[in-house]
Amino acid sequence: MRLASSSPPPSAAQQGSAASVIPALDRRVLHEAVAERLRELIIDGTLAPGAHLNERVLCEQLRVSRTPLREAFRTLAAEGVVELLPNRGAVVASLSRENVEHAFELMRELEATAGKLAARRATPAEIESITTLHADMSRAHARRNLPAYYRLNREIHAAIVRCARNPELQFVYERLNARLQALRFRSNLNREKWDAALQEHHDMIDALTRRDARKLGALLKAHLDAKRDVVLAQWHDDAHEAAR
Amino acid sequence: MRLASSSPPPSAAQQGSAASVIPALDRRVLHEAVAERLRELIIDGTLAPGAHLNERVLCEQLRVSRTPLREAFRTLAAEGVVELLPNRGAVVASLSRENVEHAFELMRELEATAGKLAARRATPAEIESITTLHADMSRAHARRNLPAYYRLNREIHAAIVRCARNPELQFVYERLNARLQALRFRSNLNREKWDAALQEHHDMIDALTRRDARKLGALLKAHLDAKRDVVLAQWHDDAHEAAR
DNA sequence: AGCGTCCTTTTTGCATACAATATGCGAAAT
DNA sequence: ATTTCGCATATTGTATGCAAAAAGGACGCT
Repeated sequence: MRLASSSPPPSAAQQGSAASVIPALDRRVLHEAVAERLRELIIDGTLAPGAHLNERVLCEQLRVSRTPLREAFRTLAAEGVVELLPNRGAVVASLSRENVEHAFELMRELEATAGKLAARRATPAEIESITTLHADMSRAHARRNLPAYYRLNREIHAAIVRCARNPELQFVYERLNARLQALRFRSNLNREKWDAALQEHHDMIDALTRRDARKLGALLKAHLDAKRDVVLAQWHDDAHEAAR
Repeated sequence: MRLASSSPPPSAAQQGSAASVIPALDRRVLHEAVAERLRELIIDGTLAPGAHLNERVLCEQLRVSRTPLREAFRTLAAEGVVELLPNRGAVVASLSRENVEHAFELMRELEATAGKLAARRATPAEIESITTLHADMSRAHARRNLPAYYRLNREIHAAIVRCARNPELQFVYERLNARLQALRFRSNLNREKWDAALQEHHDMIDALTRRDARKLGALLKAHLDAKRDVVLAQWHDDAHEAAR
């Protein structure tokens, strides 16, 4: 799982020929585990954007010393998940409206690129797997199960990116996606938009099956633009409550 | 300088209104300085790909203790510049031929996207500035001044990306570019290819001036593909010498 | 000679101690 | 009353110590 998805950077890697059929038992190091845990806490909102990360407090909560914690901070900072203020510690990165617009502007191109490549490179098994995911998502939609819908939605997009068979692209995508996830723009979504999104996904699966790279790319761009609009619209609503 | 270009992640920023006409003297922290220095050493080839980074040795050479050095390692690892092997330290990331292909596959899309956006957003002053850079580059080409040519080449591409006015895009571009620079594929370049590259740049400037987004994007893709071919061809040559 | 084991040396991972910097509060001065 | 200064406290930055893991090598075995 982690081997394919969140592997470190997509660089070097194995130059040794085969050598490891064995999953290379993933021997964690503390600072990685800490970074992962913090990512979760940030993405699920426990650590809200702008929140100050006090080293001593987090050390006690995570039961680790400051060294691995601080190393994790550096990792997360390079990922853009937190921001380091010299001599003043780390804060959870907060996205301004402009940041979100920029992120989507990049994301639409990344996903479109992934889609084009995936249409050419996906194996039949992968396409089938994605089709299954889509069927599951349709059911979640029918049952108005929003959490399940969002989870499957993410899985489908991630699967498409994986099918592009480009670790560099995947790396950048996951990075950016992680930051956007922190927004948790998964609350409200009106019926109309939801139905439209499902239809868009349907078309995407269709294009993928027909291996129509151009079409899939275009659909993904449109899909992401729609998503952006939903997010920004909700942003407007949130503005009041999160005044300041 | 660092504020606009290599600022950490392109997230949050300054919320204080005006307040500072004064440039807020940039107070470095050691681990950042170390990370920067290591980046230089890696990009300029002093630390070759695959080289093992011994903590104790580097500590002595950089005159810092292990803590900031290790923090710098984490930063660089998240950037993909080095790779961390649990319990075995850090090594300079080495790009395989496949890595390079993947990197260019992403880079062509990033630059094309940047070009499209730049054609819409660049100010007349910026376009003029790029035109000037291009004129300088033409002169360097005429004089067969390869180092100057490469420098100006990089500057032009960087300028185009800046004109896209998308910090996220710029961030990803710079990151990927830094890693590719480490290849130093700037040695040989035959006359024919060189002339062709110059012509491509000329066309690009033209498209930018006419603000033809589509055209500029397409030109950049073609340009990057050509660049990729040059790099990969050279790769083939290097294969013997760098046997191992 | 080849190979495996045990032991020594080296190197990394984590914790903690110390130093530098920032923050908050109260007193003094204007 | 407001501002400024100074001190106490808290927090971050850096260095070092200790333990665990890996690398290297000598020795004995087959």
